[in-house]
Amino acid sequence: MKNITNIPYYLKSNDIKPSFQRMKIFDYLYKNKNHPTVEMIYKELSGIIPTLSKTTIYNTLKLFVKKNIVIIVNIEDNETRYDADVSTHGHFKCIKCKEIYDFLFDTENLKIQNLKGFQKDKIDLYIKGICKECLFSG
Amino acid sequence: MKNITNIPYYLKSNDIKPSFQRMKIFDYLYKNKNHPTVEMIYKELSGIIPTLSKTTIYNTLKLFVKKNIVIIVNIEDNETRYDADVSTHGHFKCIKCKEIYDFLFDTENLKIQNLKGFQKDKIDLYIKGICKECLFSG
DNA sequence: CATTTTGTTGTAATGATTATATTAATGTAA
DNA sequence: TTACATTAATATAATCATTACAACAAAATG
Ligand SMILES: [Mn+2]
Ligand SMILES: [Mn+2]
Ligand SMILES: [Zn+2]
Ligand SMILES: [Zn+2]
Repeated sequence: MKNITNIPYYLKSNDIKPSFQRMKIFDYLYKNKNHPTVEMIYKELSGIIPTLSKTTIYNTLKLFVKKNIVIIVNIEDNETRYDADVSTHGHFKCIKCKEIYDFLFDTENLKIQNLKGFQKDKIDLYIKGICKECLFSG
Repeated sequence: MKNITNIPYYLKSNDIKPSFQRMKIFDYLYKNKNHPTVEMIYKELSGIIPTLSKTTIYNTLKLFVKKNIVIIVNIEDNETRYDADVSTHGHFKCIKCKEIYDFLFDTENLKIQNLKGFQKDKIDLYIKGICKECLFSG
C-alpha cells in the first residue's frame, strides 16, 4: 500500500480538515493493519484521548470512506471493519485464529460471466478458511 | 442452480424437519431469487401465515445456513440477505436500482498471491457498479 | 396413554449505528 | 479586535437488527 509520511497533509490533500481526532484515528488505521472495528479503535484511542466519543469515530470513519481514503471490510456479517489500504486487494479470514490477512489477486484475468455491459466500480473478494499457522499448529 | 421439486424431501435429506413454517420460508427463498432480507420474507409470509414471528424466520435461516442449504449474501454492511442458491457464484449490486444480480466466475483460474498453504473453504465475490439497464436508461 | 423432545412464538435484552441537540473551535468580515 | 458564520466534537437519546429467554404447542417416543 501507499507510503504516507505526513498524515495532516494526506488528509488535506483529500479534502479533509486535519483535526486532532481525525489525525489520531487515521494514524491508528495506518499503523495497525489489523482491520479494526470501531470498538477496537475506541478501546485503544480513548486511553490517549479520554474525551473521545464513539460518535466521533463513526463520523470520522464515514467521512474517510466518503473521501475514499478508507474502505469497509465486510467479511463478517456481524462486524464492520475498516482499512486504510484502499488499493485493490482481497481479505482472508481464518476461522480458527480469527486473523484477517490481506492478499493480492489478478483482476485483469478474472473471468466473469453474465455481466456483459455492466459498469464495475468496486470489487470485493473475501475468502474464509484456515491459515497456514493454524493448519500446522492445530 | 439445483432444481428442487420436492421441498419437504429436500429439507429432510438435509437433516431438517420440514415444518410448515420452514417449508414456506424455503419455498419463498427458492421461488424468489431476489436475495431477500428477513424483513422482506416477513412482509410477504405474514400475509399467508398471520402468526409467523420474525424470531422464527431468524431461527429458520440460521438453521438453513448451518445445514448449508442457504448462504448469507453480505454485499451491503447494513443488511443481511439470504440465498437458496448455494452453488459458487458472485453477486453484483447496482447502486442505481439496488437490484442484486448473480454471476458466474472462474475459481480455477483465479490468481491469488500471498495465500500459499492456506486452506480456502469459502469464497465470496461482490461487485458494485451500475447495471446494463440503468446505464442505458439513465 | 404419559413423557420427552422439538418447534414456534412473544417479550425483553443487547449491541451497533444513527439522529439530534449542544458546545467548542475555527474562520472571516467589518 | 469584535461579531457572526461555519465546521467539528461531544453527549444523550433514539432506532433498528438480532439474540436470549421463557412459555406454549406440536410431535415423537415408548
Ligand atoms: Mn486490507
Ligand atoms: Mn445469488
Ligand atoms: Zn489462523
Ligand atoms: Zn440498475
